[in-house]
Amino acid sequence: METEHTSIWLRPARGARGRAPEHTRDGIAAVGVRLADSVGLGAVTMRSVAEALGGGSASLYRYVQSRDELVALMVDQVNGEIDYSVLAGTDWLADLLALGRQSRAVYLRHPWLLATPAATGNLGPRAVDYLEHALGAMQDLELDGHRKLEAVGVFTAVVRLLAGTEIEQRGTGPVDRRRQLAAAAHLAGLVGAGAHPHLAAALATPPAEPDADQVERVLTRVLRGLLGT
Amino acid sequence: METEHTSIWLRPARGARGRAPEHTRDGIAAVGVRLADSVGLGAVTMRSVAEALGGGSASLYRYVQSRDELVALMVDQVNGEIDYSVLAGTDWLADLLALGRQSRAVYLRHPWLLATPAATGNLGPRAVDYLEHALGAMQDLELDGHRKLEAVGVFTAVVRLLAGTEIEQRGTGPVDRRRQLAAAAHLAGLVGAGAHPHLAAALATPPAEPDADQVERVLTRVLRGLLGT
DNA sequence: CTAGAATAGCGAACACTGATCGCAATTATG
DNA sequence: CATAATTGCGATCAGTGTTCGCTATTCTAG
Repeated sequence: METEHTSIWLRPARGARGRAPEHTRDGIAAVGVRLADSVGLGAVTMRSVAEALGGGSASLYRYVQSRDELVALMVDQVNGEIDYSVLAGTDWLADLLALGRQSRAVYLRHPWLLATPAATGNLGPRAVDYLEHALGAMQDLELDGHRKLEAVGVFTAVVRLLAGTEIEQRGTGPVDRRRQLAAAAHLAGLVGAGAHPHLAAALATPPAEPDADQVERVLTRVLRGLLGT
Repeated sequence: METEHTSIWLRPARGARGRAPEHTRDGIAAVGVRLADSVGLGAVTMRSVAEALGGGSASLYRYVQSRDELVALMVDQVNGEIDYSVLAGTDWLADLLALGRQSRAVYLRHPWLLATPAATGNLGPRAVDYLEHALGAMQDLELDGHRKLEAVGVFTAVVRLLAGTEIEQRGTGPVDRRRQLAAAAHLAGLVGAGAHPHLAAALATPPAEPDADQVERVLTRVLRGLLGT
């Protein structure tokens, strides 16, 4: 009977005795990330990852209890791409915006992150680092701890949302174009039918190009409202 | 060669000639929703839904091109649970909060919504209705259309986030409890190690119970920041 | 140094999944 | 009525996550 470790972050990476493992968690995650970046998250199967590692698919289960855990490793890995040395520590808003800017870049580099469950609990070590630095940026604000945690949650949710719409519009593949045209046709039909006047009005003004500046603009307003001042 | 309808919302529900279909889209969606509510989204398979409808799984593909489309039908179906008659139309913030409150209720009734991709484009008719009413609530605000659309996006993202954390903490099953304990142990370990002082500080204050009031509080601040005043 | 125990790698298989094909039954249209 | 379009569906396919049992390796205890 084994001790059941629910989370991969609490389970030791390797056993104390016995043969040494041939791979590391980071190495496995890196392979998964590379695959997802190039062919999509759907192509990240136990077999494909194992083959890229030069082994059998059953061996992967020595490192990971399920495919979901593998994806969790991948998510935490890309969370490690953020550089905290750019944070000046003098202006909380500037630091949070710097974090948001980098976070957006991570999403654009790894669009499959959007297909990943936005977990708030059971964060990996690198996600915890991110949280720590986000809280650090707000250290001079006189707010309750849970209010700050709340703010970080909203912050990351907004970044995720904006990156998502940006990625949707940026898709240049034939499938993406088809989808965009279909959506446009759908909305045009609805607006033309006249049953949705407010939507028609909102769509009348040309939409702003989504970019890093939009992210900063929205984040600034949201954070000011949320944190006061 | 058929005309390829990318979106299910642009495809006619039934052909003009030939035998009449035995089911409706809404009926199929209802079966899926019932299944997902009781056994989870993972239990919504083509076979299980078809069996609940009293037919073969291949027949489902006469209504739906893929499982994802089936899920899209389900999502749009629960979007129909929102009652817009409660909107007074006199105070934009009050109306938006009323929408948020109902939206939260929908999430709590159908937790599997969180496992669903948060699509911004290609909305179903009921999602479009929601959007229309949200925009209607803001009709007296003098803002660009795309700014209002932006606000609705952030709005729904925040509701989704808060409902998600609420559902995570509310889970009472043995598996959920295990997960919660594991997460708590993980954080305790990190805090004890001393490498995350800001996180430790934030966790020192007891977290506020997530509920409908929290949603309104956060939404109010976010919307005030986003829409000005 | 040796015996035993714990661990890693993995071929083969299992249960299931989404999806397709071709045919028979049904129904509106010309 | 004949034709063409459409539906229902049994059978089947390729592919998935995961498990089992075995062998090979490597650390620890004596």
